[in-house]
Amino acid sequence: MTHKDDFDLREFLPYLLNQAAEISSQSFQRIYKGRYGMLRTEWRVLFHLAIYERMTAKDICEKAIMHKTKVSRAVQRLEQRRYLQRKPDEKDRRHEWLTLTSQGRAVYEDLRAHARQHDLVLMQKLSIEEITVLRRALNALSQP
Amino acid sequence: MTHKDDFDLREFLPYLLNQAAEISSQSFQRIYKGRYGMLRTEWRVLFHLAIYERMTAKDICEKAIMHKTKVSRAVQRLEQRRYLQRKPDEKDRRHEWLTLTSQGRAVYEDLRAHARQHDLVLMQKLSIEEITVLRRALNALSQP
DNA sequence: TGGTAATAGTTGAAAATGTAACTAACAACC
DNA sequence: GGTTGTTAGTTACATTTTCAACTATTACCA
Repeated sequence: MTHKDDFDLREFLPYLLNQAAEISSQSFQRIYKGRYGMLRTEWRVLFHLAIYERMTAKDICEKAIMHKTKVSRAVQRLEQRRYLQRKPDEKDRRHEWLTLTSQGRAVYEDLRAHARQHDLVLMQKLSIEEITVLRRALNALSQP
Repeated sequence: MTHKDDFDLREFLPYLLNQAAEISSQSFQRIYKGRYGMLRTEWRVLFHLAIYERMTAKDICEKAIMHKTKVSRAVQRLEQRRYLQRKPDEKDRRHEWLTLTSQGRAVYEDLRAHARQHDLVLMQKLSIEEITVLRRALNALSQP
């Protein structure tokens, strides 16, 4: 098993990004999964609702760049656990406004604390300059 | 839908990384999926075998940080398409040595060209300095 | 030597995801 | 006003992934 090819996977951005994403998500995953049995799609929806207060599923699709079926199913499960409420729009009954319940907000606040902690640990692997540049670069790459 | 919380998802590294990874993988995915009907697990295994010439499934698990069942199934499919060959180790018959066939190598070379091209496009979103720092940071974050 | 533990890899069932088709509500246009 | 087109969101089905249990082989050690 010796490296023979001149192509280096460790320089191929999609590969590197995936690797870094997966590894740096793992310990946070253990938290939301372990404490609340949640999936990645679910904490994402939960966080969006906590941050933006009131959104439709469509809004979440756009902000989080998630497919509508993923959002639909995450919303269903969050509703079952009483983490969020749906309220149909009066004027256009195709829209449903989603808001967190106080229980959902409590879960968010707990997870947010862990997220911050987790982020600090990750950042210890990097210098201040690297963190700044990394965030800028990731944001640039996230524009489709 | 106004931003109320002081926690910014756009600074949370696992979130940012996932977003960037997903978006920057999409157009490469269209290529390996469209041209060869391959999955993400499969191009990863193919690339590892092309680069390292000769590996066991275990080696791939470690290098690519993939679960053994994922590797096992990817290998099965690549074998069905005659992209790789298995050869049991003489001394320890638990091990199987995997190598690409010439057909598999041809597919790799095609995909490698597209990967390089794709990487160039991605890098156009970034400055030279950003690219260097980004790679360094991603490698650091990829250490478990 | 024999018995237990460890390792490489596979398989089956359950869970999650992706894709496309669907429903319900509204818009637009003649 | 009725037909056609759009939009928000759900559902059904196929594909993937995950998790745990499994087989086969080798290692360890009394």
